Amino acid sequence: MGARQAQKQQSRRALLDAGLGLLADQNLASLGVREVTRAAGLSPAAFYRHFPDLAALGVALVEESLASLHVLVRSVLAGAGGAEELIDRTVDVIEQHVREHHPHVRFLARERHGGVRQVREAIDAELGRFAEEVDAALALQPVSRGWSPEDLRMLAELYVDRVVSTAAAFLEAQEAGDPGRERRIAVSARFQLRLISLGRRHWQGS
Amino acid sequence: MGARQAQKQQSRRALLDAGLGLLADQNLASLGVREVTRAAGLSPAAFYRHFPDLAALGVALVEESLASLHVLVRSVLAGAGGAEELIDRTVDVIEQHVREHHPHVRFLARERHGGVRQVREAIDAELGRFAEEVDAALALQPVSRGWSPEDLRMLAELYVDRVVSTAAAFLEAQEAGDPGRERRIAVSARFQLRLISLGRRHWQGS
DNA sequence: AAGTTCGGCAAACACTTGTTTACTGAATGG
DNA sequence: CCATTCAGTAAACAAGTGTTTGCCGAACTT
Repeated sequence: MGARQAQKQQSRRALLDAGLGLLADQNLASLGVREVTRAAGLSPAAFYRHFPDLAALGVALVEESLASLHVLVRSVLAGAGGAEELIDRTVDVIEQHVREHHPHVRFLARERHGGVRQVREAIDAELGRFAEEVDAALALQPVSRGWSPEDLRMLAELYVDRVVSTAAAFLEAQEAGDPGRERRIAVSARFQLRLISLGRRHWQGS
Repeated sequence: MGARQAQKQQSRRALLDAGLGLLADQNLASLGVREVTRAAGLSPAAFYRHFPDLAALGVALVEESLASLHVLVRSVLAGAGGAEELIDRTVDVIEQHVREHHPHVRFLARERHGGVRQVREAIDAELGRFAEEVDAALALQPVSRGWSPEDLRMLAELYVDRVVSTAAAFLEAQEAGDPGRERRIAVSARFQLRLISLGRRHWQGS
C-alpha cells in the first residue's frame, strides 16, 4: 500500500476514533460533522473525503465493533467442555470483552435501537449472523437430537439475546464503577444461562 | 381545576405529544427545544414554562409510558391459569400493547440505552420495579418452593428482560409492516418463555 | 521530468440552535 | 371592580450547524 493510501487510512482512523470517543455520551443522531472533524484534528471538509454521511461512519463503526465480537463468539463456541464450563467461560469472556472494548460495546448498545435506520439494520443483520453461528454450533451437540431446525434457531436466538443483555448490563455496571454490581450480574447471567440449558435438556418437541 | 390550570395542562400535553411524535425517528439527545415547540404550535420560550430541560420532558415521557405498562403487567400477573395459558396471554398482551402504544414503546426502547442519563436511569428504575412485582408474583406460585430469594429475583429479571426483548422485536416487525415476521416473533417468544419455565420446574437450588 | 491525481484546507453560504428579555392580556381572587 | 398572577409572545443574542467552493501541494504515474 502506497504512502498515499496509508495517510488516508490514518485520517479515516482518526475520524472513526474521534467519533467513537464522542459517542461516549451522545448518540449518533446528535453527532455533528464539525464536531467529529474537530476532535480528529481535521477540517470539516475533509470528512467528506471519507464518508458521505455520518450514518456511513456509523455503519463503519458497526462493522468494526462486530468484527471483534465475531472473534469472541468463535473462540467461545470452539472450546470444548461440558455445559457448565461453557457457560462459565461465556460469561467470563463477555465481561472481559466489555472491559476491553468498552466504547464499541457502548456504541452498539446505544445504536441498536437508535435513531439511524441504516445503523440499526447493520447491527441487526450482524446479530442474526451470530445467531446462525450459534445455531450451527448447537446443532452439533448431542443434546439437540430430535430438535427441529426451527426450535434450534429460536434457542440460538434466545442465547444471543441473553448475551447481548448481559453485555449491556456489564456495560452499565462498569460505567457506574460498581464492582459489586458487576459480580451480581455475572452470577445472574450464569444462573439464567444454566436455567435455559436445563430447560433445553428437558424439552421434548413443540 | 380552574380554567387556568386546564389550559396549561393542554399546552403541556401538546409539548409531550409533539415530542413523542418527533421521537419517532430521532432520539432525545438530538431533539431541539425549538423543534418541539414548533410542532406543538407554541413559541420557543413557552417550553420553559413547563420544563427546565428537554431531559425533563424525557423523564415525563418515561413516567407516562411506563404507567400504561404497569397496568399491563398487573393484568397479566393477576390472571389465573396454568403456565401455558399465562405464557400465551403474556405474549398476546405484549403484542397488543406494542400495537396500541407504539410511540411510547419505541421511545422506551430507544432511550433505554440512549444518550440522556436521567432518562436511562428513570427507565432502569421502573424496570426494576417491574421485576419486583414479577418476583412477588412468582413467590406465590407453588413451583417456587425451596427457591432462595436471590434465585427467584434472578428468575424475575430473566422474565422481565425477555418481555422487553420481545416488545422491542414486535416493535421493529410492526414498523417494518411485516406480519409474517410478527407471527414468528410470537412463536419464538412463546417457545422461549416455555423453555425457561421448563428449566424452572427442573431447577434444584444453586 | 513533466503531468495528473487527490487528500486536506480556509472561507463563505444560509440557516438553525438554546436561552433571556421585556411585554401582553386573559383568568383569578379579594 | 381592581390588582395580581402567570402562560404565552416576539425579538434579540451569540454561537453553532452542514455542505460547497476553489485552491494548494505532496504523492503518484508515465
